[in-house]
Amino acid sequence: MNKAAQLEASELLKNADVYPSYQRIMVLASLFESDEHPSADALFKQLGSNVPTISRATVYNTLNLLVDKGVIRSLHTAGAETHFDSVSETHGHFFCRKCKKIYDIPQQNTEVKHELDGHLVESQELVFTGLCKECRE
Amino acid sequence: MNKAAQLEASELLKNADVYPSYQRIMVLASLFESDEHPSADALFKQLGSNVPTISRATVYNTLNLLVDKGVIRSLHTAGAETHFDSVSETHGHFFCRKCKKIYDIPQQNTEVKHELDGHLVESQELVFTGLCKECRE
DNA sequence: TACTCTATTTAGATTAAATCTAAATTTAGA
DNA sequence: TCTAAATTTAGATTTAATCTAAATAGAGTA
Repeated sequence: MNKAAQLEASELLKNADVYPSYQRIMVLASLFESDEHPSADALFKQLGSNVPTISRATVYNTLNLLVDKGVIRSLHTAGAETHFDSVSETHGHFFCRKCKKIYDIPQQNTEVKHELDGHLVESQELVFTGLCKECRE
Repeated sequence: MNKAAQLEASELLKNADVYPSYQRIMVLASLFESDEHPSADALFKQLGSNVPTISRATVYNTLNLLVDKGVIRSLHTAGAETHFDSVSETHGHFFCRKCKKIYDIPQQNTEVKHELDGHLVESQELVFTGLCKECRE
């Protein structure tokens, strides 16, 4: 429903050379609006009310495409699902093994590498795992 | 078959307060012997010839137990499977999105954090993704 | 040794995240 | 409008990982 998020999504899609279909706009805008780090399935369910006919495959396809294009980031933790992050500034994440929540962690000395031992680096992920503030008690 | 690896595995299990059953010793020794970063299923298949009756569940249970105990590390990449690493020194990994191989990356300024924004940090993972040396060409 | 309780392992069924497939729909260009 | 390419859809399929219930192995006691 957030028009601003949809406009921003549309712009980002165009800039990434991805046709801004209604479904893609809604997937990306929906990711913007959730300040958590939703999984593909969580997004699919969240989208259900706004885009009743959207299919799971479209959500997965769109998210994977946008990761490839560098528009969003994928997050791989000890949890079963892949999560997605719309924020492009480099930062780390903390994964709570108990409540499964993911927290943003400001990343120090963020020297982004483009090559490493001869390998071409396209992205990097720093993930901490443990017990979050809430679950420690 | 490697007796030395089995002895080392047995010692590590005892130190971690885990009963060193034949199967657990073989799983850990098998992980030592593979210089790659095998998935649970790859280990299961590799073990097949030495421990014909070992079950998938035992391999998964053992690996998960050892991750919990801090004896080994789990690796979460853009690939579907979880991989495992027997090396305990902190280091990063590079995941090739084409050939799916995982390379060790020496990790600079390895200041291991134990707390972060109030969260209790138990482990950390640094994973780079891209095209490896071989696949770039 | 015999008995009991607990820990571990096993084979196969089950779950669930993610992908695949083939048909339907939408879009862009002639 | 017509055609070809791109996108979406619903549901089937795949597969990594977990779960279940029974079998086996180990430890402690008499």
